[in-house]
Amino acid sequence: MPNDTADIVDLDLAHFVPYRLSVLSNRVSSAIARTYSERFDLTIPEWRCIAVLGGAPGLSAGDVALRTAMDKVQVSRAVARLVENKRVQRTVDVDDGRVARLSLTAKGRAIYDDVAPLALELEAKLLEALSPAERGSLDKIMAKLNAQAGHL
Amino acid sequence: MPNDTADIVDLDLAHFVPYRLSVLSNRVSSAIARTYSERFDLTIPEWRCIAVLGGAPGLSAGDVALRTAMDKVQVSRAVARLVENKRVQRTVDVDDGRVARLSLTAKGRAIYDDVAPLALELEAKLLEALSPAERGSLDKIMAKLNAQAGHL
DNA sequence: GGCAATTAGTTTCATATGAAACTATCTCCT
DNA sequence: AGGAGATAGTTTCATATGAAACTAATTGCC
Repeated sequence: MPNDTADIVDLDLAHFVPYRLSVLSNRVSSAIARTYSERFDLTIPEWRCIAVLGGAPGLSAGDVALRTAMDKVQVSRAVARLVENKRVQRTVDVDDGRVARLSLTAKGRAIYDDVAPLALELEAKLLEALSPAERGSLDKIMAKLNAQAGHL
Repeated sequence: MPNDTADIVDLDLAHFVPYRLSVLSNRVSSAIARTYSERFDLTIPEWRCIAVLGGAPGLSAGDVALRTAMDKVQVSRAVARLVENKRVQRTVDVDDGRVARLSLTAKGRAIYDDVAPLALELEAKLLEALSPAERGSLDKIMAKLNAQAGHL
């Protein structure tokens, strides 16, 4: 017996996980950006570069791209501006003339030392909404989803 | 007794929730976009408009903006292109000449009927990585985080 | 050694984006 | 009625973005 409604799909964005993920991520990212963008005249890609270089000086632009999940054009532009503003120092690698080693200057480190605690504080405030158990779940769930999203 | 390392912050992006959220969301969104962008020559904002209009015909552009969390400029442009391609129909509201009522044409509905199941399938595949309990947690966690992100 | 194929990073170019200004319509108040 | 806001949606403009082409340096192969 045929059923006229069998093929009617219902994609309700309000319950669609990829969509909810996107809205949540945008909200959180802009909230964090507000804490530094104006005060330090820093774009999101620039801040991401500073964040990884603060924890791992001497990375190449390619390394930074890998760790931040940005593309190399974005990194190239962010680093160019950071160097121009004397926040990052660039030295050509001794063994490979194509590679530029990057590290924070004193000015760059000062920004890192200012912004990083604010960012961590904001993350903490966000996670305050969750119970300890939920925080654990979130960690596991994100790891699983990220892996699954990779090979989907 | 002073402690020299007391102020050294460690912001490791790999464990920073806002950052992980952003990477995950981008991965998932591009995976979905791949299923329709080329085949239907559809941008992400256009698809979002089609998605809400498929479920709720007669919305105004402003309604669409609210439901998709896009800004009105984005919606205006996406709708303009959709109308041009005869995928969406626009009629001036009878009671208010400023408002345009939007709905899918047959062509637009055909796209919706094609893409929506694919999108839902992709969501299902993504969630396959989680246990039923975890799926429930994810739902609650996202609701809580979203609320918290709102007033932070 | 020297030339083809790789790789790191930059630049170009065409398109996407959002804030602010704008147009058209409507609502409220007197 | 009519003029001061308010509101829906569009356009403009300056900036951001990413794919593809490019430059420079390195490696591998004959």
